[in-house]
Amino acid sequence: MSPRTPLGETRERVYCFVRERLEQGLPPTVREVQAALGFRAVQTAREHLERLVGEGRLAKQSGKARGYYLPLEEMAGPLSILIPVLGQVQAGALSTAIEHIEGHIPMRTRTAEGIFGLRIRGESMTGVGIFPGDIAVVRSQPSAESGDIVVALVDDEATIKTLKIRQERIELHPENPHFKPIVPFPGHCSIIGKVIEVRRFLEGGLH
Amino acid sequence: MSPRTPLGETRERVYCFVRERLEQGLPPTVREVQAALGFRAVQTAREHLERLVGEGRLAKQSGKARGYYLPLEEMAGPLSILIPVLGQVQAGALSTAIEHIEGHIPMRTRTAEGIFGLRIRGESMTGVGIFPGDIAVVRSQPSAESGDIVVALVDDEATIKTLKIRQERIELHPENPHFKPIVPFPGHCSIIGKVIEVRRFLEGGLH
DNA sequence: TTGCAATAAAGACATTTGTCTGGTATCTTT
DNA sequence: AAAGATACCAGACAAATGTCTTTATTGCAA
Repeated sequence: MSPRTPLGETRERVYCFVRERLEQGLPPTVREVQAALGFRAVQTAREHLERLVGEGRLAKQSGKARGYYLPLEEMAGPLSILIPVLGQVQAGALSTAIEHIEGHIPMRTRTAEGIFGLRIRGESMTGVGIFPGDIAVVRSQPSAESGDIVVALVDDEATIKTLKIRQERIELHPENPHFKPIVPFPGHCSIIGKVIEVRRFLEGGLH
Repeated sequence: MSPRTPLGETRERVYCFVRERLEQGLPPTVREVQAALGFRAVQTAREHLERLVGEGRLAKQSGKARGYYLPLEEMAGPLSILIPVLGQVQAGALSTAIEHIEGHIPMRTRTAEGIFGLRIRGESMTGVGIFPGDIAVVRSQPSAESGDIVVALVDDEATIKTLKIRQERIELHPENPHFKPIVPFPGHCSIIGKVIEVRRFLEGGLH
């Protein structure tokens, strides 16, 4: 048997090792702790880990693989998640556009359900500060209010315009005097969603 | 048997789920993917994961529990973290402005070191699509190149302008014909940082 | 001394989890 | 129609991993 190390010195090393691994993204297994600290028994590593849990310095998900984590970070929870950014969107429903994912951007939301990014093409909305290359963050919804900036599918082509609801029809207004409003026939236009945010990357790309 | 989902739609959801879990620090097990996506067979989840590995979108540590991770150098650490958004910034260094944090927004970066958001006031940059209420994402740096959009401190007042470097002096140009360029005396102006991204929330606030 | 707590070890067991084999249904291609 | 590809399911096996039991050594305190 190895001589006992005085104080909580070994436990401190165990704690530091777990912390490092957690910061790297992959929590260690008990046996990885054992190997890293040079124990000849799994149980030795386990005892240190359990004691750290008892002291409140670590937390654990009992029984699960790699179940040790930092208790403080639990409070944070899922703060933001990645939503996909679609590039080319045209011809057909959006469901087919999922193949053309450019990348992902983080959003401050609990669920990515129905939220996606859309790369802007064309200059029809420069009047409200939406430029080519910008990314519009869109929440899927089948209708919107007059004045909302929406993504609409007109004759199998996705476009971003300001929605105006008149009697008996809707209009899609560009925000650029060089472009003309679109007055689609009923049935030839469907609202995909509403633009809730615009992002512009002045340096680098999505990442 | 459940009806088959067309296209790579399901696989895309698998990918997003794994990414989310990786950001939270604990990679999912195959069975957790199965449960999250609602598969009735483990193998279904596994096939999607293995295909994502084959496509190079994921990587794996074969045989190990929770062995899926993101390829490239992205794998280590969180993918996006929250950066503070400062509201009123004037009179004095930015270090004192930390007390006026409006909120936090997620950024696709490894370290929040020196990155912060700044609420835009005034219309001096509307020409390049930066409007009042927008949030400029700023990376702190003491200098910048001509043409960069920078945050500068002129006479104890923070302002966002386009930087022009002439011989022997610098100029801060607004992007709005109604405003005049600022030609500060040397020493009365310091570059705080560079604007690397602009965000506009069309609905709700920061959250 | 005796007793007790802490550290460590060895082996075994139980659960979790990755992996495999085979099968069904739908769609596309030949 | 036949063949292939894709998506999915069912069940089982094996490796990885968490957990338990028992034992040994050392230091400290009553």
